[in-house]
Amino acid sequence: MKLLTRNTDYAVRALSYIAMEKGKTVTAAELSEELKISWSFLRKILQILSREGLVFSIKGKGGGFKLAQPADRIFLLDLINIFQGLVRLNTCITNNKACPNIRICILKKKIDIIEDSIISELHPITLKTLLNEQNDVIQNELLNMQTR
Amino acid sequence: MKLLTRNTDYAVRALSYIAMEKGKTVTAAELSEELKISWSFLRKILQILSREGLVFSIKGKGGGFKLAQPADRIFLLDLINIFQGLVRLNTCITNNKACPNIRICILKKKIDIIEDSIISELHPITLKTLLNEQNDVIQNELLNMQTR
DNA sequence: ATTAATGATACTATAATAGTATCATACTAA
DNA sequence: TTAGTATGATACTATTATAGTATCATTAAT
Ligand code: FES
Ligand code: FES
Repeated sequence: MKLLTRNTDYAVRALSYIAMEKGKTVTAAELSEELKISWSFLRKILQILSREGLVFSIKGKGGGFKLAQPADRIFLLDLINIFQGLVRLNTCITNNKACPNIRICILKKKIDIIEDSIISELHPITLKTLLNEQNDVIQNELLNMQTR
Repeated sequence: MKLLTRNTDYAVRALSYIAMEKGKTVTAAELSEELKISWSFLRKILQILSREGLVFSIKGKGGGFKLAQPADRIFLLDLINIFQGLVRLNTCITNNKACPNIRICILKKKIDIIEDSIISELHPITLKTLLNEQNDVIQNELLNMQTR
């Protein structure tokens, strides 16, 4: 049971990298090189991100990818939805039609609660969140070195 | 992304049924019949439950299964662990060795928090919980009918 | 002995994830 | 206008996880 599959994970890495390049276009080759991710696989991911409107793509020489939206509008949940579908923990087998066991339904209700809590924890996470917290970590590192 | 796979789900159903029969042995055939679950598949599940010490099995004519532990000692989390492995949302790709992207690690920390919250929500759920809440639901139904 | 039950184990099927390859298209620059 | 470099669309393959089946051995009751 994974929360993120590999393509979502790679998408986050790629988008983070692109975001760092503030407007400069980044090619799939560069990303693949820097992030050590298979070029073909990454290309597929980027094509999806482009189709879904998260990045803007430029073809041909000098082309590549840019963020199509500001980092605080790129939500982790959107990436999850794109690459993994909706967060639905509860695959009801009988779809409420003649559930053979009311106890199971009670359990499913509990699972729905868990699902809601996952979603509300994921909801506020954007690309910007991740980039900012990184800066915080680095700031702290520097501070520690100074006071030592 | 499912929280419970089919075998865990079936295990819950089977254990619930067995629990209702207060000490009487229940055969795989009866369970399969009543719960509308494939006999072969259910048998495999029961064999695992038996091997793991959750049910006590009696071979031969008149045999079958009984709970090997009181219902309040059969934890949903144990079933999940048995049939699906540990609840680990966070499959780190590089295992903290030269993580190529500190932002990802920040994300992973958030995922760990989510994982903890799932576990703490699952932790108190036992077979007894499910059986009791079922009774509560039925009690309420009866009450509603009376006051109507 | 026969029948009815589970134990152990190996096998098959399906679906989800992960990854690769190919050709078409667009843009740039010489 | 052509060579080179980039993405777009799409189809294909590989691997893993889940789901499900089948077979034979063993045990117990009658
Ligand atoms: S209706 Fe789906 S489990 Fe009860
Ligand atoms: S160490 Fe695993 S993602 Fe950073």
